[in-house]
Amino acid sequence: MTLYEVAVAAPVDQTLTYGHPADRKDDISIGSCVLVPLGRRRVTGYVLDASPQTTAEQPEFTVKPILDVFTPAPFFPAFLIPLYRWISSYYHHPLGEVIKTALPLAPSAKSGYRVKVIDIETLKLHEELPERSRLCEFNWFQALLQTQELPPSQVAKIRQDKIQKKYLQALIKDGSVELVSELIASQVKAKEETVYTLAPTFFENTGISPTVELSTLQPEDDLHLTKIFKPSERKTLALFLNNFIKSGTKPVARKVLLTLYPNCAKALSTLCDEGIFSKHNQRVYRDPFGNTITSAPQTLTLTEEQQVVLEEIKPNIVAGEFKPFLLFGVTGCGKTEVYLQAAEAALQQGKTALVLVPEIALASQLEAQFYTRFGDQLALFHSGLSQGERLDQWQRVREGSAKVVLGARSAVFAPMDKLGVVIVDEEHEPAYKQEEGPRYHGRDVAVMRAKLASCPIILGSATPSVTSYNNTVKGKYRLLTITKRVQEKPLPKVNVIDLSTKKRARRDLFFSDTLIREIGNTLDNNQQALLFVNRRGFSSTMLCRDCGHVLQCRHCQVSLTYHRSKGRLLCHYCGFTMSSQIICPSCRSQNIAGVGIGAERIEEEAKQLFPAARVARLDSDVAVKRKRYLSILQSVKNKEIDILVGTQMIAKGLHFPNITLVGVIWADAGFAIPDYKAGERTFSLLSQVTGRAGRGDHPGKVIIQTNQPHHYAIRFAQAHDYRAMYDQEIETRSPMGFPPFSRLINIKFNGPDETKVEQAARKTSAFINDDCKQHHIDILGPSPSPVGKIKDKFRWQLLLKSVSATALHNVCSRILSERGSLCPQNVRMVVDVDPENMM
DNA sequence: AGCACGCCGACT
DNA sequence: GTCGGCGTGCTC
Repeated sequence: MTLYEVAVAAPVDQTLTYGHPADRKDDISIGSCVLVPLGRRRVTGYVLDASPQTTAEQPEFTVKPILDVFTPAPFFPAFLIPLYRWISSYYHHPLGEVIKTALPLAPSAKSGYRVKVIDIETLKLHEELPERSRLCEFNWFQALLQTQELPPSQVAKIRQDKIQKKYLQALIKDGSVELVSELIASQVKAKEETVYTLAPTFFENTGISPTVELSTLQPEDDLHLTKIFKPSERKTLALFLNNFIKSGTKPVARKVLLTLYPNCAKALSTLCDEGIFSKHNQRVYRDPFGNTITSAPQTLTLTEEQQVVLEEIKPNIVAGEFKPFLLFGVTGCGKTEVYLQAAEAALQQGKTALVLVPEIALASQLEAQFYTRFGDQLALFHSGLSQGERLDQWQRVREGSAKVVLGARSAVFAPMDKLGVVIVDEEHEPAYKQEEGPRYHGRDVAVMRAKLASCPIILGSATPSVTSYNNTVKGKYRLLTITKRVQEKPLPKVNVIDLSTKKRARRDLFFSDTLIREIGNTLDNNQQALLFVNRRGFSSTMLCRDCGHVLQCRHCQVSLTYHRSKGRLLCHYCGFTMSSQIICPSCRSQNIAGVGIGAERIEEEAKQLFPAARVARLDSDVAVKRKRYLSILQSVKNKEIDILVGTQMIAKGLHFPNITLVGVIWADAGFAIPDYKAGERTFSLLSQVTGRAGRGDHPGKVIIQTNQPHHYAIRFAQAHDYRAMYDQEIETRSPMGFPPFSRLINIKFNGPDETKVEQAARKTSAFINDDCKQHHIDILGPSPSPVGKIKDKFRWQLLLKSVSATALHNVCSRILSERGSLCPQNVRMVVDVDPENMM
């Protein structure tokens, strides 16, 4: 018999061994998703290995058989299994859960339970028993008497209610009913559109050559068709040809034809039957603004620097050798073209390419550029896809019909074989770090994937992370630099305004006189301005003017933000809201005022200052829907907006030539975060925002307002001097021994009981204390997390720091193996390897 | 994560 | 003496 190594989708640390199902002949292939028994439950399992059972050695546990196979063919490719295993061990997360997050959906199924009556006589007796008379009050019990069984959905409901669950258990205990587990598979259908194109027989029948004459074909042409068609069919054919020719002979969607001519369904099917059309299913791509992309692929001529960079990388693509490159190039230097051509080089070798971008950048032009270049060979993964669409993309990649994958973090798990090159754009972005479940870093996983697949990886950024840049200094990565912008456009001039000394005509506003003047000039020139604010809402804190009390969320240790558009106070951590008409909970005063900047307020002030200007705001409040987000971008593009106010969301990847002024309202927001990366983050954010100005023919101008004009992050952002910022960071981090001079693992504890959380943190700290001393690991803490409570859960943390990654991982494994005794059940322990965010 | 086993307090 | 609270540990 065959034994299978299976990772189960449950927090189980080891993989488990299962046997072959009795009623099945053929082997189950590696990469299959299966249903396995786990204790009393049934869970999804992932088949990682198969081996014949050795008669010599019998395992000491009872091997249970696999119950069912969800996927007829292997679902995930076997070559990704080493990557899954690496993530599981490096990030200290159960393998089964890693695989679950790596797959496009859970192709599964929890087990559901059906109730079946075994002994109807005892069940009937229950009605008469006085202590169980309440049973009869439940509808499900009546139904049980009638139908002798209950569906899984109903059982799930019953089990949610404590009292009803008790009664159900009693029935099971005395043997009158039985729980039967049942598979509830999630129904996922790939979403496709029906399209029509000209059938091969059409060309035979008409004598028209598909290559030569089609482009000159007119819809009203006499097509020399052998059969005389009805008017409706002629009309349908003409409509089709119209669209077909207009789109450059791309298949026409049924939906489009039906909209133009609602009654054409019959005619369409006739035309198919007559061999004029052929019908098939296809995904129809649109650009970020919802327009169908028609432009033809074009390869730009490269600048000399771009050329040099590509020549460095190409040999590794051809030879199939792992090599990490850090592509350091200023904004607007044409990194995208390098990516496109690197991917093309991979395709020429019969290989594939994987391109990762931060989620938000996907809505930008990048998506359109890749589609224009690679067309149907491109697969796209972003959070806007439905489960079905995601599965659809996954299968296209799996089959090999999509050879270039463009996507956010989780696209690093795309199942492409023969990987030729991996590209991580904006590699410094903290968004690459997954902050729940397996807390992997998309960039680092990408590096490991390239290593396992033996191909080069390009990490691109205008402001590389200090860690990555340091890797080039250490010789771990190869540094490639592009210093010149395309067409040698100058970088925008950056003007830093000291808010604490500069006089302001309007003390009540956040706009300095310079900023007001510059916005005025910009508007006069018919150009657009972008104002960047770090926070959502109207004002970031609500302060009692009488006693100084700051209003906090009831469930989190954070101050509430006032959102004027909603007329409410909002917690940005848990979503709690309350009326803004309140009295101070501490002194009952009514004199409560909002202080601190928010995007809403800046929008308000901009409207006040420039009543004639068209002002819009773009932040996550406005952009809850991708559609709305895109429509605002579209209006900026169409010059229907003069001033765009926004948060982080507008800092990345927007390419609008008519924006000539960028204003940073208050650059200091990031400094308040107690994190060794605060300076680095502020620098890259300012650099990115700065890069939005002057992308067209007119030179750009940037105004940064700050209270700390001498802070290095601001000074070096002003000077566009990445290297100086890097040197400064190295100088400050070296004596402190922070990364890149060490590695960090953050052990986090959370739970509803504050003292228990604290105790668990202290106990864990004591448990590893000697070990850490011996292996040169610093323990920082235990201490309450910077945000001490979120969603009614108190939070403590223990930060481990060491030069030796191995030592850190060993200690971590020791902690996790003792998790049970260190943490009571209502305290959760979370391990965060290479934490990106300490909050 | 579930789910069971097991060991202590408050009730019939 | 039982019922049920939740602390501890296992799942092939």
